[in-house]
Amino acid sequence: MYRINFSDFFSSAFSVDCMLFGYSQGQIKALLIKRAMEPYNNFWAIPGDLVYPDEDLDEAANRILKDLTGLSDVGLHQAQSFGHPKRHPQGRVITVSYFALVRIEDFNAKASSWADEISWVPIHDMPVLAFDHNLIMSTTIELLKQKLRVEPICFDMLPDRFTLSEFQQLYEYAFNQSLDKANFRKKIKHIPLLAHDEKQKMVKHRPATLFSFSDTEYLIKQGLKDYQFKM
Amino acid sequence: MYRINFSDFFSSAFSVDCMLFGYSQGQIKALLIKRAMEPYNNFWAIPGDLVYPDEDLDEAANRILKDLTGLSDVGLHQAQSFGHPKRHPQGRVITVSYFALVRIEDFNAKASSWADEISWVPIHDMPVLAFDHNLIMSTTIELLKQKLRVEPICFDMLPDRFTLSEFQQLYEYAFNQSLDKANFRKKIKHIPLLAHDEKQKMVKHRPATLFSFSDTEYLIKQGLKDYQFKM
DNA sequence: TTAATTATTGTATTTTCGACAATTATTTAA
DNA sequence: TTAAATAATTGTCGAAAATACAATAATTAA
Repeated sequence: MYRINFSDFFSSAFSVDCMLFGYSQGQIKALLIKRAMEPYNNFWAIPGDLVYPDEDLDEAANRILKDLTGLSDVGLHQAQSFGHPKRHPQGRVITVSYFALVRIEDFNAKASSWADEISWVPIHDMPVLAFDHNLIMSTTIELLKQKLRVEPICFDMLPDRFTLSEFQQLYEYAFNQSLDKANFRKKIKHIPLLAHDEKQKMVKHRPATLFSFSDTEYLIKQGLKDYQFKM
Repeated sequence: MYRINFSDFFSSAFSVDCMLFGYSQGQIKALLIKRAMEPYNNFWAIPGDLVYPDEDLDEAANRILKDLTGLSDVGLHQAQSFGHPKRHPQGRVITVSYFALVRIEDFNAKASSWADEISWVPIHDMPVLAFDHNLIMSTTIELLKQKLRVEPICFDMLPDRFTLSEFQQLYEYAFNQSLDKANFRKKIKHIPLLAHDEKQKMVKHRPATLFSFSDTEYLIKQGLKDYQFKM
């Protein structure tokens, strides 16, 4: 066991990578930025930044999210940390990955100071990314899928009002398997959804009823002994 | 948005906290060490150490585990990272928590260089701990419980050969609810357990059959479309 | 008016869950 | 030797959930 000076330890940096996931056109997509500087110039990457010396991790993640999208008060989920000594060419940087779920239609992400270009990429069609971002991405996607099974977070990606088919297709895409319509509807009976009078429009077939997720009713259910969201 | 020098970021340290969980006398317990130095002298704490400059996070966690217990090749699970700027009195230290499951009877943890004293403490009876370790502990216990529901990791805590009642009691303790014996046995029918001819000994009642978990059969099942361990 | 398309509901069978009862194997005390 | 105590193990039955598949309803487009 070797001895090093205590102060030698204080020579690393932390970053936060902040993945955004959304749902459009039947696909779950992640927001990527195209890097406009070395290293990995022109590679697609996960948005992220170094953590300021007096900032908590969650705070940093929120700041990045705000800069990137203008959004605040979005539920952030911490995923995992990655610390391979060589993962960043410019020094020891450990990164903590977070993800948040957003409605893609609801805002215009600004490339701004971040990058030339941004893009929503289907999670099942990831290109080669900068740094170790493919590892971070795939690990985080797995975690997202786990959470989709036990927490009602999919509603953060769906429009405020959605049809049951949209809801179903989100799960079909996430888990890459088709589901029986009738059985899906039975399975979700326990989820507190509000049916609206308003119907789907502009479709060339029977219009579907629009639903929203009821946070308040969900909170009540959660209080009940052994209620557990399950998909 | 303020500007700071790039090199100013490289002034933090990171540590790994490595929780050990085990099962004995019907309780899930965590290994704690009693600190023998300031800060928090004489407080109970989670074993942990700073990560060396050229070490990966998992490597550091394994090193700590090895130093502490002599064990290697133990499955380590990364839990969460904690980074409040003031969480460590001596500087900015971000910590990544890991946990591993062990058979308490199988080894003698050595206090050694670490601390005067170590102790296995039931997870439902945590004392006040050093630093923000109560937060880390409770967060990690929640994660452990989540994993107990969807991965067959409990067998890393149980003896190599165990009775179905021991198995059941582990879950009863973890989730703090009693379960019906007959129904528990139906629920676990899908788990690949091997029954041994050997029976429980030294008990003053009908001796129970001893079982072990079959890793190989489990791996095969995992390959099958939509098999999912579920408790 | 009809075809096309998707939404929505229904039915019947099988599987699992939950509460509880019955039977079995072993030790200890009488 | 036998009965009591104790926990292991198995069985039953109705309720609830999952699965496969069929039938009906509401729109638009031709």
